[in-house]
Amino acid sequence: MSEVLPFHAQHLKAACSNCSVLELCLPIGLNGAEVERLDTLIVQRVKVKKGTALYRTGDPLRSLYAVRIGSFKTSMLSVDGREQVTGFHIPGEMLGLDAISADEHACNAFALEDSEVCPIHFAHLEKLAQNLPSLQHNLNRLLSREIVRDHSMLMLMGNMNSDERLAAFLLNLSQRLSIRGYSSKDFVLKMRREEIGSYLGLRLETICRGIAHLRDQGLVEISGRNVRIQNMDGLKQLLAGCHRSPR
Amino acid sequence: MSEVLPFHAQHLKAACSNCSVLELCLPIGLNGAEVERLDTLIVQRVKVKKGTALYRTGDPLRSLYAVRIGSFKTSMLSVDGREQVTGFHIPGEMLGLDAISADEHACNAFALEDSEVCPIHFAHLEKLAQNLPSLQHNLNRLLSREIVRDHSMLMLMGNMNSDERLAAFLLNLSQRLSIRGYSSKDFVLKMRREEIGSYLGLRLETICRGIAHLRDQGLVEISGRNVRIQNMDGLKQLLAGCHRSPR
DNA sequence: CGAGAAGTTGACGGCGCTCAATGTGGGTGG
DNA sequence: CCACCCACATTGAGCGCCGTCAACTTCTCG
Repeated sequence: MSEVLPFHAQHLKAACSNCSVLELCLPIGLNGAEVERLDTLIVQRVKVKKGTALYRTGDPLRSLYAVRIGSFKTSMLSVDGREQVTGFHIPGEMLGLDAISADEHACNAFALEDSEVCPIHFAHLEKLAQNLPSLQHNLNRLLSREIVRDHSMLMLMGNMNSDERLAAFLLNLSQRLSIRGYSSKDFVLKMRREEIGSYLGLRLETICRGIAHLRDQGLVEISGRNVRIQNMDGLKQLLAGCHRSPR
Repeated sequence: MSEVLPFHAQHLKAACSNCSVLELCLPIGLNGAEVERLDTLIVQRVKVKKGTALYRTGDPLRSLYAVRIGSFKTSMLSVDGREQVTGFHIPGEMLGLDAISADEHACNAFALEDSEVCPIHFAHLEKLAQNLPSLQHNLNRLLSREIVRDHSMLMLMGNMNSDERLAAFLLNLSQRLSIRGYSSKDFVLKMRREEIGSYLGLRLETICRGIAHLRDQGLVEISGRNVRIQNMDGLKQLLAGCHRSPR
């Protein structure tokens, strides 16, 4: 197909305007002219190889990063070196929001596969946002949405048992993939069991057992990292009454 | 002492300029002229009686609220009506940040005692922030700080046992009170055991037992809601190696 | 002063953690 | 291309922390 495009299309500067996750990312709701001004901030996209860090705790905040291709985990290290995964991030999602607080990154970001991000120089972003109210509003909303997401995680950690947490995790991932045009029923987990466990406040063995339970109920089929959701409604019902004791 | 003030001081319009938590709140780092412009947003302070809601889940976002006097809990309700406390808020802290995401409040805010807040009309705030870069930056930082705080809570929920969580809770509260000029060693809990438990992902009985454990170790003395920290360093050491298994 | 709410403590059981053995798949080098 | 290797995943056995239930005490407030 590429031959129908003018050759120089291959050399177009990295830009939001021609990005596949335009409508999910920072530019949400911006008009054409506004997106073009945002484009001036994206100097060049950056590739991140599987397993390598995009940034680490303590690194000074230079840019926020929009995931373009691939996926990331963000994690904090406890005093004794234990890892706590704080999030998984797929295309169209923003990395580094927690760094604004103290001008340095408060977590690590690792690529779960070969990936690509759009660095957005934060000082420039703030400056541009002064003149683009809708961009500023988007940034506020992005930050607020992360807070809402974290509160849901707290509720998950505080109120759900292991099977419910796993079901919630799978449904959430399914939905986010679906929005991006991927199948909501068939997808591949890019992270290890241990990382899922850390994210959900469980041990990796408990994740394995949870997978077995969901399989035994005919809700999902998971072999290795391949997921097939067989009974979406059943999974959702598992969460409908997420509680420890009936009544 | 009030007689040395001109009488009309009692009638001063509600304003950040003369607020006791000025340097902890939204105006951090703003200069005099900037604070005066921020003042124009605070139409009038609002009193909230103990046990009543400042806002509830689903209420449209009109204002953010800065706590001026007293304290609040924020909480979400799960599908089956179980409460998850997402935070406790004392003077100088902001309420309602999670509402920016969807223009409606994502949690409930209840006063834990007779309290007073400064409503900050959000649309006006965004408008003013366009012209006051440092105000905008403060808002960004406030939002980001909340994200960092939530991530610490996730780490607490994922990696700490019950006694460690309780110690972390007490130390955190102690530190925040200390910054506001209160004693870091003697203070009063404004919330019930059940609310502490919900916040920490534990049952109220477990909180009671945790209190007994800390008491038996001579770290704190808690009778009813009165807390006296007897060994601050000991408490901190309890957290220094926050883990499930030694090694 | 009385009644209801909040807090404390004990007994007991279950969920999820720990430890350990085994299975499996992807990547590398001969 | 295959064999090997190592990281990752799975499953079982046993146990400990914390949840549940219950009885009782203390506090709060009208």
